[in-house]
Amino acid sequence: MRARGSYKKSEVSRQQVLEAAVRALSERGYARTSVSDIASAAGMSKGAVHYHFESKDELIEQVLQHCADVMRERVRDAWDAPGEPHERILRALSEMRATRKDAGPELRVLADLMAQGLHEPKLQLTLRTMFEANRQQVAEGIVESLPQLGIRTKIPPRVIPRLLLGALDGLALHDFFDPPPPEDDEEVMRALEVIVFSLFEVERDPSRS
Amino acid sequence: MRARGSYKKSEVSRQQVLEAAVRALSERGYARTSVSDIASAAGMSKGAVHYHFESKDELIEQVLQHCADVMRERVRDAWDAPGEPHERILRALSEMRATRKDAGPELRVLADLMAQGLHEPKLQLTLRTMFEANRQQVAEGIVESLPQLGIRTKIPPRVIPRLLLGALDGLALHDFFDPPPPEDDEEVMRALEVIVFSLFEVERDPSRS
Amino acid sequence: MRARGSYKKSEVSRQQVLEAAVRALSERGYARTSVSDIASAAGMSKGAVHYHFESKDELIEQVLQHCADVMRERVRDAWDAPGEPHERILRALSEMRATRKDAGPELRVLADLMAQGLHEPKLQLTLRTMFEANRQQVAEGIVESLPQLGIRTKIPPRVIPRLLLGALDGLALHDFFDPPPPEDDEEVMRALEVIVFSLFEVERDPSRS
Amino acid sequence: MRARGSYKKSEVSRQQVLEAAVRALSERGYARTSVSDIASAAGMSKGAVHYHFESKDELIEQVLQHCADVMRERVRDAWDAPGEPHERILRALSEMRATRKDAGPELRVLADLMAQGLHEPKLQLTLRTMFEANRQQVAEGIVESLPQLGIRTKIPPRVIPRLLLGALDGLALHDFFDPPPPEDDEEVMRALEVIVFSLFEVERDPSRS
DNA sequence: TATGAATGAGCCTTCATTCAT
DNA sequence: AATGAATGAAGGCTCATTCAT
Repeated sequence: MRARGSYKKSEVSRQQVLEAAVRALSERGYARTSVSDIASAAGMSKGAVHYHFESKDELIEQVLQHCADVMRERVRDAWDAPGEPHERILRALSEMRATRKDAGPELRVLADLMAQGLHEPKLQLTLRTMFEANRQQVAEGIVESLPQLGIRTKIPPRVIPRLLLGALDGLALHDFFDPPPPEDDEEVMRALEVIVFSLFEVERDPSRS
Repeated sequence: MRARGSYKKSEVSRQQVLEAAVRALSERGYARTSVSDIASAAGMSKGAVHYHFESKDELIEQVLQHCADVMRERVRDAWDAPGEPHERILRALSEMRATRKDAGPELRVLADLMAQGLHEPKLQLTLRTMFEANRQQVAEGIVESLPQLGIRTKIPPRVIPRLLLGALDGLALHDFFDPPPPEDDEEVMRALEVIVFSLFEVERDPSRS
Repeated sequence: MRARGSYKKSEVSRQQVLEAAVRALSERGYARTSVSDIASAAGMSKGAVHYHFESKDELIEQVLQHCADVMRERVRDAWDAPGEPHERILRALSEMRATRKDAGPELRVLADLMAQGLHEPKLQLTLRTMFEANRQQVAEGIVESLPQLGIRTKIPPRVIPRLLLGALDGLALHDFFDPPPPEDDEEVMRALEVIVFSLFEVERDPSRS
Repeated sequence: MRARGSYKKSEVSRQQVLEAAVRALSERGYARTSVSDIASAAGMSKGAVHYHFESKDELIEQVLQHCADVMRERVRDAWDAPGEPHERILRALSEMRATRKDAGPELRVLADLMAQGLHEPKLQLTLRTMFEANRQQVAEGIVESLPQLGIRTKIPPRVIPRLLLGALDGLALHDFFDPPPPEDDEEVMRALEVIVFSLFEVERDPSRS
């Protein structure tokens, strides 16, 4: 077994390339980002990039993977903060929306590569996996805890993640191109809350009565 | 007077190019579609394409415009069918979802060019305009008729279009990469209905009592 | 014989094209002037230009011819003004220099097409003819009248035109790229006068004594 | 320490491109010489040319620079040979004329790019610099040594370089398109000598009396 | 492990030319 | 006599990829 901390120097460079790629792609977009751009963003030569990644396509796929991972971690953080169920759900909601609004580099790259994925089966697989994982996260975060919180829903719980994530992503997309005035934005958030709770029916909980 | 349909020959060719571009772009995506591809999809020479459109960028923008128009018309049709208010809303909802599910060429191109728009201000403007027009459509279709139907909402009506379209687009995006099993799909539709009506409060209507 | 003034309309258009070509070429230069440029400078379609001139090369040659003609007329004017021999020579000298300094469109085109002529035999012929005609003009203007003016030269009179025109053209070329300060410019003119008269020996003319 | 001659490989290739460009341009002229032509004259791919020079324009400018340098060196050689002042001036004169008559590749390219310079400011700057340097050369070669040779001139010495170079260049231009018969050529040379010495006044030099 | 040099395919664009009308 | 439409051949340039070092 390799000694801890003794990652090959190569592994470090690899990460540098990936991060540089995210930067470059988030700025110029897939269609206008060349290996050269990525290389110089990473402070290396084109040759070096090709030493780490067999082809541009392979690099792109790993970038997608990387972004998906980063985003998942970010979202996990949004869920991990403690609190009352009611609060927690609202806060998670609001944080997930916020995550989408600030449009960090990874999110932009993700959006861009999704479009690529429309036409490239390889990316599709990665994307499907990512979506599944995201839903799974929401499921763990909310759905699985509903019963033990004494909450029942008017709709089958298993579709909640899809509904929630889909709606949030779509709203974020629209916001990007056509940002609402701040007061509308707040109304949308409030509406989301109304919606979410309209789906819930809190059982009379004897232990609380 | 010029006979109907006898637009200048050039205008016909222009449309052919636009339609060919939609076809080509929907198949291969912006990044992998060359002017050459479009030209041969249109059965013309590259030169001819450049005779009608000054540059690839200009062509792309007109394609975006074209797709936006086509989609708007399609959506309008979804709204135009007659019926009872209740029915009509449900049906519009379901048709809008369907429009997004069949992922026709225009929709794919739209999605692709949205990603381009992340990095190209010119497209952003067109996209913003498109989004506004779409919301306007929904506003006309639903929102403006709510009062006269004796319906009040728990949320400000003006945010309904953004909420509805955002959610539908987001769900469609997820569906594309990670299609739900049919039974989930139905549940999602049902959930949407629940949600929509949970936002409404039908006033006691004396004429019906 | 054709009635006066009834030139074919075509002939008028031809001239328009030629003049437009001079304008266009003088502004952008041979290498960057397209048939399109010329056509729109002439307010016509490309097709029309090709109706009048079989090919771009043919057009260019006729332009060269045209410019040569215009220049010859301009130079003739410089010679035609009357006066004392001594005056006349000085004035002609100064006018020829001025003609070259103002760098009118025709002159610029001429210079440009000379460079083309370095590589295109067809133009060379036209240019040779032009140069010969120019020398002939000078010969008529000065050389042939020397004896009757009682002037003898220290050099064979037949080389005077070549010497004079060559020097003037060369000076003009240098001036274009690297214009002298005005005081140097005057000195150059004065030097030219010194030179010219240093080549002359006025015979003692008994009829004037 | 790097062995002499072991410039980076890139530098060698760069020079090859420059020399190939001179060859190609001197044969076909600016307007008809493509990067492809230059590349194959250099035995490389188009890509390689663009690896060394960012654009055709940049390459052309460097070619101009290169030619100007080569010509200056050639002229310097003409000045450097030793001899009596009188001889030296005559010989320099004759060699400068000869340099212009053989119309080597560099000279042709220079002439061609001068025409380009009529319309391209960037080249103008380079050309101006070149002209200044050439005049400086003549100034050093002749003008500055006049006083110490006991020679005074009837015209301000500072305009001599401009006059001399201008005249030589102009004569060469005419000669190219309309070469004189050999006997006229000799007469022209003789005339130049007459002229030059007519501008000089040799002071009575006591050491020679 | 990484680089600099080079390649070659392909891209967008320009343009002289042709031709039906 | 003139035009608008279209073509096809380059042209300049970019870029993923390869390879010797």
